[in-house]
Amino acid sequence: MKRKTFEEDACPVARSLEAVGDTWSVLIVRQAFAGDRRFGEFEKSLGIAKNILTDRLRKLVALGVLEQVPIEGSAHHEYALTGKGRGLYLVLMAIRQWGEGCGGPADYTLVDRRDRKPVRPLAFHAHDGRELGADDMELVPTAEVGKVRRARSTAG
Amino acid sequence: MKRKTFEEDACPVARSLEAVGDTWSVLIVRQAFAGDRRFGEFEKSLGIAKNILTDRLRKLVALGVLEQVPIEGSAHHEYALTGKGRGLYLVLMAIRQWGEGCGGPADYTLVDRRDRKPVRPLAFHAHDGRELGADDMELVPTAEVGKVRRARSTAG
DNA sequence: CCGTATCCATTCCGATACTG
DNA sequence: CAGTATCGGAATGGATACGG
Repeated sequence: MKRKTFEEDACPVARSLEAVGDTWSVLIVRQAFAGDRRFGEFEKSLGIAKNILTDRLRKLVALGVLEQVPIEGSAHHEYALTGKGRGLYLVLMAIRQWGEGCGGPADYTLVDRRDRKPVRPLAFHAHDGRELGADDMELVPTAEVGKVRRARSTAG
Repeated sequence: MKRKTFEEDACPVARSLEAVGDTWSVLIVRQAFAGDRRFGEFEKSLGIAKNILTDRLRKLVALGVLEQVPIEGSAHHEYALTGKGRGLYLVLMAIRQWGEGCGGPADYTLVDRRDRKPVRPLAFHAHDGRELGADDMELVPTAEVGKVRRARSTAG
């Protein structure tokens, strides 16, 4: 009756979800991108209970998504995104784009640091450089990469 | 004491999470991309309990991520990704990439339908075409797009 | 200000039994 | 095969009181 875990799952999607597939964790990371660094900042901007925030911050630090950096002249520290954590911007942006496409205005926009203007939307490219749309792709087991798709038995 | 909801949140990330930010939902979508269509296929490939699967399928259909398509000569139907559902491949791919980058081999690879070869990784581009890395971007409120970043008071 | 510890309601999840 | 109904245990989330 115990809840299933995906930590050992072969699929990286499942493992990632186990790690950061929690709503609060994602929102904490979002706020980290938006500039939050202090415990109180996260607490205030998210309206999250302290114990939950503590728990999630701990997990995110343990995962290497956030790191604690000491504050000069203070006993406390800030939470900063690590490289691994910044890697999550792709995930956030994908989620954001999807959420925008499905109604509702955007509250956050990804901008180019240089000129502060929005970046072009996410784009996929084929290995030869062609740009790919949703219908040009499909998810297959790695073992079958390059192979012609076998017929799927439709259990008749 | 009721659990917080983000359905009405201004941020599309929060709203999206409320919709599909659940581990099972995401994995169901993953399986849909991988070819699962029948109730029993999802049940078997995910090892999910029937009642939960029922619940999630229902939600995903209500959300417009999946749709029920009748099967000829059967009282049953299949669950197929809608356009909105296929839009989630960006999210899945971003999660997958992140998960891969953080150890563990990939079990799924995104391939080009034409030649069955892997697609190039996700890439961001500036509006003028330059390719952007993680450190070239940052997430800001839409209202501040184009504006110079104001100093953040560090509450000292 | 930054947590920790505790309490309690709600929700979730898995197993099982049952239906058409 | 594709669900529905129900149940108990577990995990979660929120409030609050407390400590450094």
